[in-house]
Amino acid sequence: MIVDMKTGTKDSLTAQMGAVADPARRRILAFLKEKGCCSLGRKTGLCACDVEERMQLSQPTISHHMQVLTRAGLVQAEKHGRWRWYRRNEEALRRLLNALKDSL
Amino acid sequence: MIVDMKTGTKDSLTAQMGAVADPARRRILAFLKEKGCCSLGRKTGLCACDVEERMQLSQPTISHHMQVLTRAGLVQAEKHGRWRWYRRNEEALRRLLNALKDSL
DNA sequence: AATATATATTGACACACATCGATGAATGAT
DNA sequence: ATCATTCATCGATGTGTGTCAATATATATT
Repeated sequence: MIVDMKTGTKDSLTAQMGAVADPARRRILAFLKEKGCCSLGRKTGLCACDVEERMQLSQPTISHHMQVLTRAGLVQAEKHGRWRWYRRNEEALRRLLNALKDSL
Repeated sequence: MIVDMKTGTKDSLTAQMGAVADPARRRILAFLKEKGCCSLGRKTGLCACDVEERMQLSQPTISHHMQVLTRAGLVQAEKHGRWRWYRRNEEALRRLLNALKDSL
């Protein structure tokens, strides 16, 4: 739900909670833990096509989920050629857990 | 999102995350931490009217939020006369944090 | 230049959800 | 019995969201 009436944005905790509340996005975060599976040869992280391969969801849906996770700051994205390399933002995930520990 | 196609229910982690993702319900959980504020004289917890007094939301909306929190198992409810006494389920909240620590 | 690949964007749709006013149900007080 | 209070339920409404097909964009390959 919208918190800041001026900008129409949610506070960051709500955005992150909303991102993580979706089971598809939790699965994506779990896939991003795997090592050595990235099409780009990176040790960590995945490309969108790697994620799509693991989820039975269409490419636009994956793109949407990655955008939600990225905007929430829970994953970081880097463009490399035609691929986009996504990796977990471990510190943001830690901070989210701590914020939740305080907030709950 | 619906996980069990047969029953149309969410898994419990998703239900609890969804419950907690809403800022109004996080505020309610915070109010339930206060001590000695219950109209029933209980040391802990609040009645629905106590919650309504603290939130600028209509009574039906409060009732709805309490139902979501109760169904998710994060708060427990007891009927006493015409009041309903709500209190935090601390163990469920702890378990949620642990589940999240594992899942994220 | 033409083609193939990876991803984003757009438009649409169904559905979930937060919210409210009105009403009902249960209980206590007069 | 009547009335007031506490809460739930119903119906409606607007808004958000997950999903997809179609299309666009960017980049690499030939």
